[in-house]
Amino acid sequence: MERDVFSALADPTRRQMLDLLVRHEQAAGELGRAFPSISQPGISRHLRVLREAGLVRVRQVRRNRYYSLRSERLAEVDAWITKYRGFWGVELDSLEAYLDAKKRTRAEDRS
Amino acid sequence: MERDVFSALADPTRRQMLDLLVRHEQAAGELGRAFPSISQPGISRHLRVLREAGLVRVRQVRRNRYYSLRSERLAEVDAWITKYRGFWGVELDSLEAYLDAKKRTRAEDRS
DNA sequence: ACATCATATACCTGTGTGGTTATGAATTGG
DNA sequence: CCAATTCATAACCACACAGGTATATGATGT
Repeated sequence: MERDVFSALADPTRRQMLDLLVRHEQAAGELGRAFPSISQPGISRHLRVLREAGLVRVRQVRRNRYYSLRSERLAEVDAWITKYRGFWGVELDSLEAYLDAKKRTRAEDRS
Repeated sequence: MERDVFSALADPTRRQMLDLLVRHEQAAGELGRAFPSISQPGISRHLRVLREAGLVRVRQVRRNRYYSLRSERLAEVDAWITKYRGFWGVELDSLEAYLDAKKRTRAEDRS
C-alpha cells in the first residue's frame, strides 16, 4: 500500500490501462484482453500497482472485479505539473478553452 | 538518449531537481548542494537521466554546466493528463484561479 | 460436493536502477 | 607545467521490478 503515483505511471502498460479506464469501468479480464501479449497474472499485478497507488478502485460483482478510475491521485499529478505550466504559453489557451467548455457543462448540470 | 519521460519523473529526487530548476537555471554543483545526502556522481547521473528524457538542457560556461528546464516534454505529460481532467471537479476552480493569475501576469508583461 | 470461471498470489529469473567509490577529462589559476 | 575545480563516466553492488509458469482463492452453477 501507499505506493508512489509517479512510479505507478512510469510503466507504459499501466498508462494504457488508465487510458482504457477513462472511458468506463472495466472488469480485470476484459482489460486483460486489451493486452494479448501479457499473461493474466501480469495484468493482475499491474492492476495491483495501480490499486496501491490509489489510481483505481475495485468493485466486486459476482465473479468479476470491476476496476474504475480514481481522480484524486491523478489530480495530485496535475497539481504538481501546474507549477511548470508557466513554461509553455500556447497550450494555456487551449486549456482555458477546455475550462470554459467544462464550466458551461457544469452550469447546465445545475440547471 | 530518447528515454521515457514518465520513468524519468518516477524518481522523487529528479522531481525535486526540476522543482529547483523551475525557478532559474542552475549549475550542476549548485544543484547538487541541495541534496547533501547524495554523492556528486549520483547527482550527475540523475541529471543525465533528465537530459536523456529531454526534460532539461545544458549550457557550458567556463567550468560550469548550467542546467535549465525544457518545457516540451513536460507539456507532453500535461497533454496526457488532460484526458483525465474531466474526472475531478473541485480542482478545476483552483486551476482556473491559476490561469486567471497567469493571464494577468502575461498582460502585465505585454504592457 | 465438485467443476468451472475469474482473479490473485507465490516463486523464479533476467534486467534495470539508485547508490556508492574510484577514475577520467576538461577548464582555470598560479 | 602543476594543482585545483567541476563535472562525467566506469565499475560494482544491492535491490526493485516486469515478465513468466504454477498454484491458490473465492464465487457460481450443477
